Amino acid sequence: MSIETDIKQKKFRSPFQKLALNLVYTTKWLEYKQLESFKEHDITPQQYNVLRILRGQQGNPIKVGDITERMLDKSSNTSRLVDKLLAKNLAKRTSCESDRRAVDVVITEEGLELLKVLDPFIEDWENRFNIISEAEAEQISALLDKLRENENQA
Amino acid sequence: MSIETDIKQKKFRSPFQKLALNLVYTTKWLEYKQLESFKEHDITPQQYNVLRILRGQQGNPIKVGDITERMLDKSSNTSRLVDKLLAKNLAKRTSCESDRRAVDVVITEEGLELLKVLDPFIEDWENRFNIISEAEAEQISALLDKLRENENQA
DNA sequence: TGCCAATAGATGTTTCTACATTAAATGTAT
DNA sequence: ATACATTTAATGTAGAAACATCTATTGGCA
Repeated sequence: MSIETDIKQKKFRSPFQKLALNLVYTTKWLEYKQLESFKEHDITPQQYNVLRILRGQQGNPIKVGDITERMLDKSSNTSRLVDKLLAKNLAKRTSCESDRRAVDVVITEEGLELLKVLDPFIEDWENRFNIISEAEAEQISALLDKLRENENQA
Repeated sequence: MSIETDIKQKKFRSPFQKLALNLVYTTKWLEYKQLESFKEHDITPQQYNVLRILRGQQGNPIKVGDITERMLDKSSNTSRLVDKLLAKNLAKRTSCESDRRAVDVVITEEGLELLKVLDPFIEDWENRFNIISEAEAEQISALLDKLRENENQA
């Protein structure tokens, strides 16, 4: 359905306003859909994001601050997210020896297993995007990158 | 900056995964930027969304449920959002005579004035999107609409 | 009419977010 | 070496979101 129909707005100030609204609307839609898979496994999108970052480390520990840097939502309180993962035995936390302020985090075997269970659901959602071509997906990605470029403009 | 650099991930499973991550990341970025303008006027993005819907009514009352339908984030608790707007004297609420379960909401003069103050900030953000062409913006919008189409697919 | 399901919105509760503050460890300049 | 700013993470707190439940009203139908 077109964004016009979905939010029942016929006119937009410009194609840019329409795009801004469509970005927010489509992302909420995507997050809501993925949330359904996450809920079944008692995990939040943010916790999932952390788990994926931990897995990406391939066994190497990563500091809390470095996790934050890689997150999609950098305003998250990573410290508390890691707490939640610890409580569920999905991650381990050890204090870093070279810098005792820092904390090293690694994913547990149980965390890896949970990701294995979730992977097909997420991949399924991503694959539904193949209603557009790979080239189109790449093109949108490139344009989104461009949109964020002029962050510090006037 | 490219999404690869921003979230420090070099490889993606597919252009579709990259697009999904980029959508979430770019939308968070946009929301965060707009939040700065909202905060100064003691309003949340959701409250702003409601105010814009009310203004779009051009004086006609709208029911709480119909507001929800038009919102970008339909999982919001519109009842409480309207409470907040009432408390700030930005909206008025009267019970609907034809259906006493329903509630009619209209924007106040003060609400309209707040929107007038906020408009330039939001427009400024939308206009920064003109780093891409209008045609490109329309094209992305169309592709986003397409992505949401296969919602009920296998 | 009387009964029951459906609808509209309000409210309760738990969890999460945003933001500020705190505490400990480190780096740096004198 | 000491003092002070900086960094790193944890914690406190108010408010918001997510989700379920409740209340009032309406609609349908036996």
